[in-house]
Amino acid sequence: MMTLTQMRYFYEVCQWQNITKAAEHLHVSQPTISVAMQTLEAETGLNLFHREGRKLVVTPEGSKLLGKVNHILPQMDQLETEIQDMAHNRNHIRMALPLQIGTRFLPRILGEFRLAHPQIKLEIIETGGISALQMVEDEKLDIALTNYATGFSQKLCYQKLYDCECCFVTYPFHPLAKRKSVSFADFADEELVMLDSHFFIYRMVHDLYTAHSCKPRVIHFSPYLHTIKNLVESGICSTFLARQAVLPDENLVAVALEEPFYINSGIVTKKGRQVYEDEQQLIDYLQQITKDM
Amino acid sequence: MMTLTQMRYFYEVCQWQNITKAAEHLHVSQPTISVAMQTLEAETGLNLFHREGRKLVVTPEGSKLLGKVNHILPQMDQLETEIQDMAHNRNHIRMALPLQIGTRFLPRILGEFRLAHPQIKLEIIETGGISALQMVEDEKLDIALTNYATGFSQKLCYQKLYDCECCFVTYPFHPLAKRKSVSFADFADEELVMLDSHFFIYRMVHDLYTAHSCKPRVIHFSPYLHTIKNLVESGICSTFLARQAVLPDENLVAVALEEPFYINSGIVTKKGRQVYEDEQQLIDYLQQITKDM
DNA sequence: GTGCATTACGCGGCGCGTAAAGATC
DNA sequence: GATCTTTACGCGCCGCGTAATGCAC
Repeated sequence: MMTLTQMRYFYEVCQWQNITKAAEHLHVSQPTISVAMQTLEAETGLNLFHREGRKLVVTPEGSKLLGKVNHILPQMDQLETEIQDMAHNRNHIRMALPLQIGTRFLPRILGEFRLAHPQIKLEIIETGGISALQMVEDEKLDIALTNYATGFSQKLCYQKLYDCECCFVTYPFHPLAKRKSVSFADFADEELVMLDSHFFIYRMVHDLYTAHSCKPRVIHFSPYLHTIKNLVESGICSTFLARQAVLPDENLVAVALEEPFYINSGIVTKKGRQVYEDEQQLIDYLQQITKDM
Repeated sequence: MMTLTQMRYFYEVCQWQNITKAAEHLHVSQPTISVAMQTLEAETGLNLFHREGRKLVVTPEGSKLLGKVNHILPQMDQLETEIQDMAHNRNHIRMALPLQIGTRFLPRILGEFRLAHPQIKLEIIETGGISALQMVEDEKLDIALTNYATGFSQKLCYQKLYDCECCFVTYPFHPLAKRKSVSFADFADEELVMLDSHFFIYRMVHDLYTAHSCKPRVIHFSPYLHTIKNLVESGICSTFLARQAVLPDENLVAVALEEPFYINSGIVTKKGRQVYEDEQQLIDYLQQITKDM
């Protein structure tokens, strides 16, 4: 079987009618070409060259072969560049954004980043962390910027961006609203509305209560952050959220926990998958803007 | 650089959407394909496959690449077969025939052999052994069927066919014509006409006389066998020729030498050159017909 | 458990470079 | 002797197979 290397070598030797020149041009040693051409002749069973003194002349059948090679090599080169292009310009990225702090990222990503990289088509899915991870694993998504528990799946790659402090969030006239911080005993019996089990925050809260051998009094689960906030603002109950999820202009109070807990937030990709250049740019951007947070 | 093997593997895997099947079809082990595809993905920087459970699905960019591969692979296959054809059907053979016994071979080659292999175009050059060898070395000829001295050139391949007995050849009414054999003393002083120094016979005769510390009395050198025979038939002088060179219907007498010497006759090709199938057929034919001689 | 894919590991071959020899002008 | 090619030889890498492990149904 004639290899591509043989073809390239053969091509150059034919061009120069000189092995030394060909070797220099190919950045390999002269004997390499010499033996390669001998091997090629042996393998094809053709007399490709005619040695006259120390001059190499291509035989008729040599140039016939050269013709074919001249046809195939450019196609191979084109293939290479097309592969490069495909790998470098995969300008459609499907990304999950965390519901809680998505509101902070979303304007910057859709504004600043999109302006800087107009060729990149961003498809953003807002969903709970658990399902986001599942979608990345199923390759329904390219990237998830989300909360995660390390080791959720062996098939994922976790790249931490920041820690999310989890707070007790309530309405301004709640007894605990004025407190600087609250202990577990303070809020243990509070009625709660919680993001449902597709979200990491519920897992953490659940685990926290379990550690204290009791259960949270959740009166409602919702997959909608807006619903959660609405219920809390209405003074019906409280909740737990990441500090960043509570915006300044909202009628909510985020109170620190005396035993604080954190959710890892970061970029999750599927292990083994190629990270395309455009994806990498997005990741770099996210890393940069989270530095300031 | 994407190799041809990678392309073939990739193609098969895409066809079957299954590594095991592809491996069987390619007659390699399963892990071979598995790692090859991983390497391919890493090298191209593309996600070619999407693993769903134990099923392999080609991604959109995978099938894009497959498209290119589907275009190149058939060309490569065609190239291979064309190389095969070129090597097997090089139906133009340039061959030198020995002047002295060419007359015996020529009718059979141009008759019998040409009939049996009508596709082979034979170009036959009649010339002296020395120049024939030189022409083979210079690749002006493909084959020389000729007399030779082994080791004439390092660049030639010698394949012995038979020995040529050299005889003292004279006219019927010459004093030595009736002898069964002649010694060196018998013919040492004879006047001779000789094939010139392009022919091996002269070399041998020259060496014979030198061994006896004398010189042959050559009154004329000629490159034409016809001239030699003509002069001898005219009763002007004698010569030395291979026994086969003297035909029965000629008015010549070939007398054996008491100290006989022989010239190797055989097939000479250039070392390192490919021997094409058609050439091999001719060689086989020559070997066969010389067995009977 | 069965079928498929992946990982681990050792072997062999091949392409390469260096160095030396050979050939041609 | 200068230039170019070929031969000799040793090394490192890569593709391969076997065997073991991992996963999914």
